[in-house]
Amino acid sequence: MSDDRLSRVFSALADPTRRDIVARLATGDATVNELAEPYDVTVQAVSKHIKVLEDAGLVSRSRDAQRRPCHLEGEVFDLMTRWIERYRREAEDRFRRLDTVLEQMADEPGEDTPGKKAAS
Amino acid sequence: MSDDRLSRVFSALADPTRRDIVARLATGDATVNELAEPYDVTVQAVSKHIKVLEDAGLVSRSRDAQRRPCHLEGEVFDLMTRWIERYRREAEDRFRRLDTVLEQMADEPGEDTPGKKAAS
DNA sequence: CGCGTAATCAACCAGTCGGTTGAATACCAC
DNA sequence: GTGGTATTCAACCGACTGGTTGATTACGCG
Repeated sequence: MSDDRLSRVFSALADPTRRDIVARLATGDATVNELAEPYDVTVQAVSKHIKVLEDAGLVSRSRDAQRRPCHLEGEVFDLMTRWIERYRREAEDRFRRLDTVLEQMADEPGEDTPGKKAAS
Repeated sequence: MSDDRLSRVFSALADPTRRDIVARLATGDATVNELAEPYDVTVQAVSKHIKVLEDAGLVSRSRDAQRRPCHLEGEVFDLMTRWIERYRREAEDRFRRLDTVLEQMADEPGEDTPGKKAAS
């Protein structure tokens, strides 16, 4: 299943530096050195970050001499969106249902009628 | 900013067990023991998972005697969706632009468009 | 060929993470 | 109060993570 894949994607995006890299790759491809430039960490650390993004399927790389330009793979976003939308919708539907239930329960007086039972 | 918040949310959802908990909470509120029942880990471990989800703002809890029912907070999903959609759109736009650029760049004698040149 | 550049590999370190066990807290019922 | 139930706290453990430094590979260029 794509369960493990989803874990890798969410895990990859849990790091602010990696999210920032994704944000910058959204504006265009870039090499490891270019990506590493703004941060005050070593280029090796950034290389590791990119590897994580690559393993998650968020980034692909081609070859240009000794350079390995990184490219953002937008397709993976769909995987996340599908997962999120699914449960968001369920939660919202449930919330809406709860609203009507609460309205129907409006005949009950007081806070929550602690000792009361057999409400029907 | 909500940068740290986004990190917590993605980090929380990086764990399959926690995603499963979210999935089950989407169908209705539940107590810690109820949530822990399907897994073969201790209830303490599940309690920790729920705390992570709570710190990420994905879950809220009320009180019912000694029970602390968990409730899924759908609002946080919007935060994720906004982030994702933003960069997905950028990536897609860029992809579309790249298409046209490649067509305009047809004077380059690369692999694609082998015989074509001087299109303008 | 040797030099500089781009990137990775390897080993290491401190800190976090998911899990455990055991004790403690909070609450209801008798 | 005593007992049972629901949950958390505390300490600990092995594995993973993000970072470092140092060496290595893979190029292109004179």
